[in-house]
Amino acid sequence: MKLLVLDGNSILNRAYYGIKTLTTKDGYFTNGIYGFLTTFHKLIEENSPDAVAVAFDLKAPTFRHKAYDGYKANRKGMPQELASQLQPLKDIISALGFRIVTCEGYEADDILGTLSRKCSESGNECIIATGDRDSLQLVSPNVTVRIAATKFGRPEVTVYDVEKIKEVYGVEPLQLIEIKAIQGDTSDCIPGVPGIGEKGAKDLISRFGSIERIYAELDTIDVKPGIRNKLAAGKESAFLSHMLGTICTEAPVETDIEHYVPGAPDKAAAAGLMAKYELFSLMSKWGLSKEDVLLPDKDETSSEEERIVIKISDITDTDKIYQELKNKKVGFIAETDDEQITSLSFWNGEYVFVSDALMPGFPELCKRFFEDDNISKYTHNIKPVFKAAEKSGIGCSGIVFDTMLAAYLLNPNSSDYSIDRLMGEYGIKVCECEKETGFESLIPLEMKLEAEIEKKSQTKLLHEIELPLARVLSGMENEGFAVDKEGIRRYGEELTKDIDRLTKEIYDQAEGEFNINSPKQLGVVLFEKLMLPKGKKTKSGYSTSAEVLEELRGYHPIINNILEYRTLTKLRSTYCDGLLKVVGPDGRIRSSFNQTETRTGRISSTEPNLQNIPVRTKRGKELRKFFCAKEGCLLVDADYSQIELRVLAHIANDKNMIEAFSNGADIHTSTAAKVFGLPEEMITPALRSRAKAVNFGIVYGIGAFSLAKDLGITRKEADEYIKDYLRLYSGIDNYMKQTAEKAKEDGYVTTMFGRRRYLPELAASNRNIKAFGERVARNMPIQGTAADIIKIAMIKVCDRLKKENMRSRLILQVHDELIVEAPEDEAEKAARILSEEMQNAVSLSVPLIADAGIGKTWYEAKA
DNA sequence: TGACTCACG
DNA sequence: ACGTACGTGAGTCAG
Repeated sequence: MKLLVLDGNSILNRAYYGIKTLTTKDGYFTNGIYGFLTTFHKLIEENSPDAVAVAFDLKAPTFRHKAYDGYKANRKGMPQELASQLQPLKDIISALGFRIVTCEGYEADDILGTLSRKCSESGNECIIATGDRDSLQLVSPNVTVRIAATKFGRPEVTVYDVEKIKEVYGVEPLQLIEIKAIQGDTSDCIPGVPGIGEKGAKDLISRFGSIERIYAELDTIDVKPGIRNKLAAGKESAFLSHMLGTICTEAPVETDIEHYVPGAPDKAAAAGLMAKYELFSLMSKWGLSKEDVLLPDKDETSSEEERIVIKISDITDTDKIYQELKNKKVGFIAETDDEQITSLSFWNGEYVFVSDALMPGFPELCKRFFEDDNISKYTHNIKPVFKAAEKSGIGCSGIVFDTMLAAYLLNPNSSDYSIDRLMGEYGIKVCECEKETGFESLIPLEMKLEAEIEKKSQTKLLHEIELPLARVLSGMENEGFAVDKEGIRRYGEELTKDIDRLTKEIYDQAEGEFNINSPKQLGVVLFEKLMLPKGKKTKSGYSTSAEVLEELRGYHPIINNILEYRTLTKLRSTYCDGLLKVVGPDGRIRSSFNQTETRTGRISSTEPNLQNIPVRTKRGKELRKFFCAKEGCLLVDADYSQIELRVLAHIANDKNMIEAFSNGADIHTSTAAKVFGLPEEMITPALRSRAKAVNFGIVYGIGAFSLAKDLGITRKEADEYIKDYLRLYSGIDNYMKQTAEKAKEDGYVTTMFGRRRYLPELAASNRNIKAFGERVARNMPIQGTAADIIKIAMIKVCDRLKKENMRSRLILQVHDELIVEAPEDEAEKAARILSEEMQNAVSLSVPLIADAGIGKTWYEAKA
């Protein structure tokens, strides 16, 4: 028989340190589990053992005796992120049918020693798998050791048998103990003989075989006097080390190999655990699938079999179908090509209906289905349906749930809200008959998510904000934003002229040509060729960021040119070329507005990103002249004034800040006056901008270091600013403290409207990660509440435009700014509506201010 | 693909 | 002793 014995702790460690990225989407650490199971699987595949034992230390060591490389930097024991993976891993191993072996008072090593000795004695083969080399002493004719490492996320195994050890170390396996007794092992707290290292120890043992013999013949053996003296002085230590370095082979554990023959896996449990820890890629490796996540009950299976799939083409009378749908809750999946709906399946709790655009009467069926308010519909990802419906001129009402939006609200940390993922995450089983129809298990998923949303008090957030917002966004995506293509092209040509001139100058100044776009090459030119003082470095070399270059302005005229070159090439490639690529045939740009992307509740914009069109520099801002209203229309643009600080004043209930806003004060001037103890008239622009930086910093969760850097003052001064600020705004001080505390208790933070963000970072042992979690805890409720508010405003603006029968349309949102395209004769009214609805979106203890501007272009309209 | 840089709120 | 403000998306280089 062949027994495979694993050192669980050691392999888990190697896996943990060998996989750099967290393999989870939500910030929970599973890299160790993942790495372990990958390595484990490889070991089983390669060795096909008859029996398997996985040994673990009984408790996570808080003080180490035995070596795990990863602990070297961390004497205190396992980091929490690793320790938390231990139990889940053991659960999965057990569920897969393997034996876990632990032993009070003994370490995993000792279990390996005991089992391998027993195998040897009984003539069985033993394969030891571990991450560290201590176990090499156990190698014998029947026992091999596989050193398992995880490199670049992949398992790597090195095999050691007796020959290999002789080849590498020049000694018999057991003599490795002798070498260690002399050499010692600092990471293992084994002293050895002070003064003799690896080379000396190897030499001594290969010549004399054991410390026993060395000390017995110490006076006569042929060694240098220095070595002899050291050996003499370290005799006691050598024998102690020998004892410490010898792995016990007498641990009281079950040694009958039969005991370790794997049992049948509990597939449901194993798949359930892997799904819970989102290790989907491992499932197939271990012969599991999503179907195993929950085994259906017998009677459930029979009811599934009875479920009837009806192809719509089977039915000639759509009225009959309608009778099956009205006043019921119906789940549907619609495929679209962004122009129209191409297929539609739905389920009324009894029958599954399947249809597609090729069937006669399909448009009528869609129209009847989607326009009927009496059918309560739910689906996964409603936005494309809204888009397609609007384009094909059919209404879309009675949408009561969206599993994608719900899942986002339940946990915005995820980056994947596919149905597949969610089913795994929420433990929903797919049944065959549903698979066929493309439904998967939307229905039970919806029920589960609805209950979760209710439990977390996010029902209003979903129904009154996200769902209506999806319709607003679909409208914005359909509308698009008109641009002056020719204008952008001309602008790009001008940039090119200047870029060419700068390129020549830079080559002259650098006395040679190189790729200015390559930070690597640029670094070489600046810091090695021109010998400019090096600033910050990055992982892979010198930093050439604008921040660093800014410091070097005075040193060499090339710096100015490089900075300008950077600015201009950025404008050309990202904006001119980038935007021209995505202009539609009708001269409009259609961005995607993603509703489930950000962790704070903001929306994001992609392909192209219209939320980062330049504005801060004069030349960049010019671009906005090419974003224009279509013929006969004007743009109306309104943005919130200081929405985040107003939100902060409200939720922190800070008396001073509320008062400042209520009096219509300029908040930065007012802050400056308070912090610097001067009357407002005395506040210079410089003082105001300092106060502004502090206000910003507060919103971001501030640190004195960063504020100091930002303002170019000392850390101590920055610290004083912050202290003064928090003394003046004591409500904010309290809020910040309370929020951080509450976040630690709950593990998450929320906005005014119940949006949540979980903060696994707060449980991290790494202080930087933890500090980051604390800043996020302070910032997210502010940024997130502001996001909630503008979402409400967007819905209200659209409702109002519709109610007033206007032809004006919302076309863009940039976090605190909304843009409406309005027919010329509606523009004034649209402007009034826009700022009114924005200001009245919610009622806070401070006024919300939104000023609107009107113009032919974005450049002109921005107030 | 990841690192770097930089555009926006 | 160490690293440093929150949230995004896109283009480029280089392995």
